[in-house]
Parts: sequence; C-alpha cells; structure tokens
Amino acid sequence: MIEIPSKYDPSIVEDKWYKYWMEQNFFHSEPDEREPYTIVIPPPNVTGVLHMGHMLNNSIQDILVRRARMQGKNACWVPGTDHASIATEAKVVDKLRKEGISKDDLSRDEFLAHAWEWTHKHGGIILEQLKKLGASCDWERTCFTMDKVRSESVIKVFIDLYNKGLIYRGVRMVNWDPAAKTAVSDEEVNHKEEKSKLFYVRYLIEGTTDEYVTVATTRPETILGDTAVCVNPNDDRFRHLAGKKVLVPLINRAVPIIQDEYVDMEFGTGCLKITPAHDINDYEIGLRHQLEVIDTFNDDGTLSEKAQLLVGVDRFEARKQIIPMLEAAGNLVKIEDYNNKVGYSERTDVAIEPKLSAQWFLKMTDITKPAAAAVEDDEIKFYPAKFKNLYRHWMENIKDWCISRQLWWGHRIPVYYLSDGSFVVAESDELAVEQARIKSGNNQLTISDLRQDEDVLDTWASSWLWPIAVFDGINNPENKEINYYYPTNDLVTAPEIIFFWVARMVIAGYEYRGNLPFKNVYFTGIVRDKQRRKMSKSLGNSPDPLDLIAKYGADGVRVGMLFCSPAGNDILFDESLTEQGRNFSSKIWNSFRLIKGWEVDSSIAQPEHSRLAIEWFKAKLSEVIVTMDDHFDKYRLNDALMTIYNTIRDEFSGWLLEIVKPAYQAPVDAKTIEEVSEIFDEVLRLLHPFMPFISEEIWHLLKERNHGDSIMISEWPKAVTGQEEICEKFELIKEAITGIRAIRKEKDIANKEPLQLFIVPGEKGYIPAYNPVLIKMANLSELDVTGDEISGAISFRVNTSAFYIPLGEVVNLEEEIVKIEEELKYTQGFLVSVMKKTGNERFMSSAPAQVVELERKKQSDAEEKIKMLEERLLSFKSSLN
RNA sequence: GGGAGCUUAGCUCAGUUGGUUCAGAGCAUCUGCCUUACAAGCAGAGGGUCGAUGGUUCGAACCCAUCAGUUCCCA
Repeated sequence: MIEIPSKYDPSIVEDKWYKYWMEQNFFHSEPDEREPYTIVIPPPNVTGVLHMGHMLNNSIQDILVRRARMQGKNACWVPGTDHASIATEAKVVDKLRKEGISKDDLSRDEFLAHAWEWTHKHGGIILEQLKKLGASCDWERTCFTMDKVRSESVIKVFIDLYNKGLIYRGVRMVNWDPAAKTAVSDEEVNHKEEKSKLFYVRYLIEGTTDEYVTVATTRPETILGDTAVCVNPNDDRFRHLAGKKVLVPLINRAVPIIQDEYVDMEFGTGCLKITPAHDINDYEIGLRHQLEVIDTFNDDGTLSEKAQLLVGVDRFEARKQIIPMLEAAGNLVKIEDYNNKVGYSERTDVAIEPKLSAQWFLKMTDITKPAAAAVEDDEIKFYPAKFKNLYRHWMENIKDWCISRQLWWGHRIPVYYLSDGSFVVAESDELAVEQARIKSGNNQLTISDLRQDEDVLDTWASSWLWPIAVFDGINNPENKEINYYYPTNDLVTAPEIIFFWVARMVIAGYEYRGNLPFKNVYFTGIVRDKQRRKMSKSLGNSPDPLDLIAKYGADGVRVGMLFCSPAGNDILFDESLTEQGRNFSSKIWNSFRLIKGWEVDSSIAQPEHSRLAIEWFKAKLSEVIVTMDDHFDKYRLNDALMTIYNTIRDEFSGWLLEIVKPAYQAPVDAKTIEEVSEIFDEVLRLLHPFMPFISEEIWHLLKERNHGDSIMISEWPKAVTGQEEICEKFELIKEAITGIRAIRKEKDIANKEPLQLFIVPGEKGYIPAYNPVLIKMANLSELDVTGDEISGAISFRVNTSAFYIPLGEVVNLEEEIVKIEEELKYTQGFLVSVMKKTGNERFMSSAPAQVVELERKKQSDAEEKIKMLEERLLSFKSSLN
C-alpha cells in the first residue's frame, strides 16, 4: 500500500496536477457535437498583477467551467489580456521618466517600441498567476486586445459604424485629464465632495467709474477667459443693466451682460460669469448667445498665452496667485467657505478640466435599443437581479460615447486627413490613399500627402467586442467557432464596470451578431478588508494572492474567498477565511486517511449498522445533489459550497464514517469499504469545482486509475428521487443519539462507558430497524423496549417516543419533572397556536388545502405528544410521593 | 438635487408567490473532551421584539404607508 502522508501538502500536489491537466490537454476545446459552454474572461490589464479581486472573479469562473465540463458540456474558457491604453501608457511614461526620458522627446514609433517592450516583458504574468489558482482556461486560445485579429476587428468595426453614420467628429466639451493629456469618458470621472471657497468678484460696468456687478465663482483663475456676465431675465435687480458691458478684471476686456434663464437667482449674487471654454454649462449658454470662446488653458492644465496673465502657471497655483491680484485691483469683494463637487479622473486622480476639443463620438441612442430590451426582458439574466435597475437607468439616460483618446498606446483611429481638411476612413494606408485619390480627384496622391488622426480609441472600444472577437467573429462572421461558441453562457464581472463593459458588449453583440453576447451575468462584489475598506496598494491592506496560495493552498484560498461571497455582495476578506479553507482540506484529507488505513477482511460479512448507514448516506447524497444543482442554477455558489462543506464535515465524516468505522485494529468488511469508496468518489466529484486539486489527488489515491483519467472529466453526480423517507428516518436516529450524548455530557459519563437504554415507543420517533446504529453510536450495552415506566432513569423524547437511561441515585426526580413540564408547556403553547388556525373558519376556508392539511397534522402530533408527556409526568409524580 | 438599494444573532449574510413555535447558516463566543483519522479536531450550549411606528390580512421578517439610519450610482 502507498504511504499516505499524515499532513496534506498542497504545494506539491497542486503543481503536479496542474501540469498533468495541461499535458492531457483537458482545458482545450474544439467545436464538436456536444452542447457548448463558454465563458470569456474579463481580460485583466496586460501588465497587471493578480489581486484579490481577480482571485475571487476567476475562482468563480473556474467553478462554473469545471462543473459544466463535468456535466458533459464542451467547456471553453477563453483567457486573455487587455491593452488598457491609459493605464499602460501611464506606466510606460512613468518608467521612461525614471530613466530620464520624456515622452515629449520621443516620436510616436519610438514610444510604441518602448510600450511593446514593456508589454512583452510584463505582459501575461497575470495569466501565469492564474494557473496557480487552478484556472482551467483554454490557454491555446489566449487573446490580447491589441493582437492582430483583435486590432483588425476594432478597426473594421470603426469603419463600419462610421459608414453607418453612427460615428461622427465633433467639437465638444470633454472631460480633460491634464495629467494624461487626454479626454476621458463621463464614466471615467469620479465626483468628490470638496471644501472649497466661493469668491465674490466685482466687475466694473463699462463707461462708469464706480458701478459694479458682483459675481460668485469657485474658479477665479478662469476669469481671464470670461466672455460674458449673465443674469436671469426675471431678476429685477439687474434689469437696468441690459445691453451694457462690463470689464473683465485685471485685463479690462469688455464683455456683454447677457440674460439667460439658466441663472439661479438665489445662488451667490444672482449674477454669473460666463467662461464658455471651461465650464459645460457656460459652454451651452455661450452657444445660445453666440459668445466668443477663449481657451485660457494648455493641455497640461497650465494657463495659456490667451490668458494674458500668469501664462505657464498651473491652474491651482494660478487660483492662489490671482486672489491677491484681484484684491490689489479692488475687485475682490469677499470669500466664503463652500462645499462643491469636483470631478476627478479615474485613471490619474487629478481634477478633470472641462475642455473644448475635437473628438470622435459614437451615437448611442439607436444601437442601444435591442441591448436595453434584452436585459429588460430577461433574455440576459443578471445575478443578482437588482443590477437590472442600474442598467436600465443608464440605458435610458445614455449619451454619445466619446471614443477618441489623445494617447499613443491603443488602436489608432483609421481616419486620414487630406491637406484640405477633409478626410477618408480606411482600414489601411493603401486603402486610404485609394480613397483619397477618388475623393480629391488627384491620382498623384501618396500616403505622405495624408495625415492619419493622431488619436487612439478608448480601450473599451476594443473590449466591447471581446466575446465576438476572441472567436474572430468580426473578421470572419461565419466561421465555425463563432457559430459554435457564441453566444457565450456566463459572464463573471464586477458591477462597477456594468456601463464601461457589460452594457457595451450587449450593444455590440446585437449590432454585430444580432444576438446577445452571454446569457447570464454574475456580478461579484468588491473585495474589502474587515473594516470594509477597499483593498488597495496604498493602504497596504491587500494580501499577495500568491503568498496566500503558498500558505493555504489554492483550494484553501478558493473556498475561503467563496465562503463569504454571495453574488453582488462585497466580500469582507480576512485571512481567517483561507484558514478555514485550509482546515477543510485537512478534514477531507484525514477522512481519506482513515478509510485508507483500514485493513480489509473479505471473509467477514457487512455489519447491519454499516449497511443502514450506507443506505442512508446514498439517499442523503441525492438530496445534496438536488440542493447543489438548485444553488448552481441560481448562481448561489457560496450556498452550493456550504452544502458540500457541511455534507463532508458533518454527514460524511461525522456520521457515515463514524458508523462504519471498525473497532480499534479490527478489519473492515470488503463490501463496506467498497461502498464507502464509491461514496467518497461521488462526494469528491461534487467538491471538485470548488477544490480541484485535493479532489483530484484523493480521487486518484482512492483506487487504481488509468493514465489519462481525471476527476475533472468524470461525471457530475446525478440525484435519485424518492429518498426522502430514508433520510427522515435517519434524522430520528441521529436525534436519539444526540440525546444520549447530551446526557453523557450532562452527567459526565465517558463515551467508553457503555449504557443501558430503555425505550417506551410512541407512534413516532423510534424505529427498531435502526437499533444497530443506535447501539454502536451511543455505545449501548443493552437496549430494551418496554411499556413500563423506568424508575431512577434520566429521560428524553424524540417525537412521541421516550428514551430512558437508568442511572440510579444520580437521577434527580425533581429535575426530570421540571424538564418534562417545560416540554409540556412548550408543546401546549404550540398546540394553542395551531388551534388558533384550525379553529378559525376563515383560515380553514381560505388557506390552501396543503396548508390546512399540514396544520391538522401538527395538531394531532402535538395532541399525542401532550398525552404522552402528561402520562410520564403523572407516573414521575406518583413515584416521588 | 435625481435614482437604486440596504437595515434579521457579537460579525458576515440566507430567509424563494405571506402559512410549522419561523426566526436560520457560517464564523465568533461559552462548556467539556489530547475518545487510536483529524486539537487545522470532536461533543454540547447560549445568543435576535427581524431599524421604528401605523396599516392590510384568518395569519406579516415577507405586502402597503410614514419616519429614522445607512450604502452606492448619476448630475
């Protein structure tokens, strides 16, 4: 026999089996006649490293994929990475800066060479880390959002949308990130409440020497770009100013006083300065009144030449410096404290500057319609469903999507400008030249006469195609793979990217496949620490997942994370959870060691108690399978895990193995060991999706397997129906055993010491056939069924049967009486509550028949039990006298 | 300001179309055990007016209203 180590060592076992699975090519999928089951990974940033959020998210995907595979489906989990334009570009810029190289000194191609070098060096580390977790991805299918196929897909889609008239170029107020020097989408702006100041500044009315209007502003540095002052036309206070002009402080530019209902008469002074270049509302007012737009900022957030003053000074520094200047000029009236909301860039965390610029937009109003309906009608199901509301709200308030970014790392916009400012849109330089020649009528045009748009596309403009593009469904819409694997089944992601990614994938799915991209979306929560703080590098509260795996095993970490994570709820992670996971591994391992250590004697017959226990456990297992399948169907993975956790710990180890366990150093019969091994096999299969490694290890040790066998391709167990009665009966035996254990503990009687048991059977609660189990588990020397009252015995009841353990003088009769009186009181109270219903005509007539039947049964049971208790009480009392 | 959600045991959460005295799980706590698989364990136990108030109903943790607290999203 193989030597079984007393401690389970996950590190050796996990590496061994992952290697085996890879060698056997178990993760790889090809289209065939089986039902497909597909998941595409939410591609992590190519240069990212694994964090706790990835651990949770990918554990869940692996659980789903592994179960589907065991169910006989053709499971395919496509891995890959995202080029993450802003994040990656920022990292590369940072790295170059540390080397003393400024991005501004590099050409586009030089910079991209650095970026690719960085990508090749750090790219894909995260995918290697996922292997440690046990992720059963089809690695042969690994994709990257900027590889050849995906890039071609993105460009093709841009051109297609442009040709459909859905993409347009427009000068708009965008969210400008002065650190990254790019526009970002509305979704990438976080608003934060801030304590700031409200500055009251007075503007001299032109043609007077001492008449002023006073405005209130939080951004005095933008005064230099003012092109009007605005009041509400209904505001009597300012009626006399109509048609006049004021002088902008410090620079004395004359600007008109205009009237617009936008102005809130209650706020500030009721008089608003208008800076169309630097505020979205001002911009719109400017459009209405045909105001001049003066952009006083550079791309990096410093003041530009047009500001005239403080040129080159950063916007925040300029705010500080302009105050004393205004004061000196006599324009500052007062300063108040004020709370306002400021937008910050999600990527760089600097304050967003509203800025006018030419950008590319995708019209969203029409193409979102099928996508909105799909979720609304539950064609795509969200788990938990509450996120439907969020999705609907966004869809209903959708704005055009700014898809251009002023970056180099990404998919360059396939727009080529001619010298006259017109442009063509084309997939390649060659095609662009061809089109440009037609457009201009000049056949001599070459690529050097064209200038390609400098901008790249928003990262999400590639990831929204992900479920299609990984199967090359954009470039080759009729290929075998896309037709087989698409639509995918489940998407596992975070609610925070429901707009960025989920919604847009649905939109793209309908636009390019005429079909949904996935059927179910499982939203995981955010991994937080015990104090509910988000896990982050800067807080240092995030453990390194690989350290955790090394310490507790991947299996331990997987279940540890899942223990506390119902769908959509944040998970409050604590290392004690992984500890619990590891302890569970240990428990399973020891159960295995126990049965493996038994000596088998094929000459002995199977004891009755073993037969009964095995019969029961098989029945129990059917119930467990039904429960687990139900949990899986509802995506309640933590409940499914909890079910198998309790089954293994309590039912399998605590009851089954304890019952069939032979006496010390005694052998076990062949039938029992055979059946228990089969049961163990089945239990391990139910466990496998959650704990792939230890289940595989024990599965192989359990019996002789062939090379190429694996639990991961074994069959997911199926339930047998009609097992309820066996389970119910067995629960009564457990109750009796527990009752005896409680007495042992109360009276301090060691388990070794055999006890006598007398039973006064009632209609329910005692089943003679199970005596062998009772005798073994309660360590009984004698079991007698009697009609007589037992004196000097301590008693308890299961249903209407009474159990007595004679203990002579130890027994305190009065205590027994008190105990019975309490039970009686409880049961009587119960009966009263039941009779309230059965005695109520309206209940009897209006409640469903099933409920009424149940109540009747409750009533008769309770009445019977009361009768029994009263009899006992009477006889106890008489023996007391 | 607009929208959505949440409030159940010390903690994290279940509680499926109202129907067992329905108040539940895991963890934590307490008690007793190193019982020859497992102390990373076993056997037991305690603990909640289901945020508050009112209403609907034969019946409410569940449905409705109001209030309080709290979280998130959007502007």
